[in-house]
Amino acid sequence: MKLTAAEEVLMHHLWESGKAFMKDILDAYDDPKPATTTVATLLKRLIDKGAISYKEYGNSREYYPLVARDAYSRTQVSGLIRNFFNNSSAQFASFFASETDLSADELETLKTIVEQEIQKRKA
Amino acid sequence: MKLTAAEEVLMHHLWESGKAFMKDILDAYDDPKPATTTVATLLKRLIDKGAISYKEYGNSREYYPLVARDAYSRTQVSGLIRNFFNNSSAQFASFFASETDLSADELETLKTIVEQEIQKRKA
DNA sequence: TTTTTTCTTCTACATTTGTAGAAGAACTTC
DNA sequence: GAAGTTCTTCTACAAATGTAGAAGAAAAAA
Repeated sequence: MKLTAAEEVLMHHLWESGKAFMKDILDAYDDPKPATTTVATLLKRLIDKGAISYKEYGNSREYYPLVARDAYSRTQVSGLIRNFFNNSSAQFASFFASETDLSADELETLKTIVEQEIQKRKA
Repeated sequence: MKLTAAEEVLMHHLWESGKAFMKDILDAYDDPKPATTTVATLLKRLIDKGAISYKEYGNSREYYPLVARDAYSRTQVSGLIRNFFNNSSAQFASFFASETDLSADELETLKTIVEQEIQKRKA
């Protein structure tokens, strides 16, 4: 499931609202908003890719994601790790921790999360 | 500096070797190797984008990256965080720690790294 | 029920991306 | 130095991507 940049933007709107009609989707875009037909094309392509589906209500449709944001995020992260970190999560983690702009507080939070994960693994 | 998939593959070869002639680059590809002209096109596009440069030796060129792998990796990670984690490194870190497949050992290593980073921030 | 608004489907088209042939220049090897 | 090898530049083209007009159907508003 590879989505293009424009498709991802649209997916973000759908993930935000959970489900939405054309009107809602257009509203979600910043100005300058794309043409309705542009969004319609993207929606159709996303349906073809199996990323979204819809329920029909009269002449219009309520669209909703088939692919969860979390699941898709995971594939993105995995792809990054595969491509840039020799497929090693550990290598990535190391890079991330040292290169990112986390504050001391955020690092403390991260440390706590890591500790919890360690506990989980032991459990 | 946005590179396409095919361009990234080529960049990985260049990052690996540091610098390389056409021949070396072709060698680095798995079979089925692309045509020489395909690689030539990609090299030209990468030059146009400012991602690589070259030194001329006779009729051929020794290509080398202008963009470091680390720097580029950073932009990729930042992009991911911006797109999927509400621009919050902390949110991303949390997701990563809980969703990734790090082993207990790797998590311990990560914890150490995080602790070191905390120290750095304090220093 | 006429008009207006909203959507969808079709069609279209410029760009970008992936791939590579043709042709010629330069280098290497007999 | 004739032939083969290696590269580069030009040109080309299909597929993917981003964007949207035209036209018609259905729903909403007047």
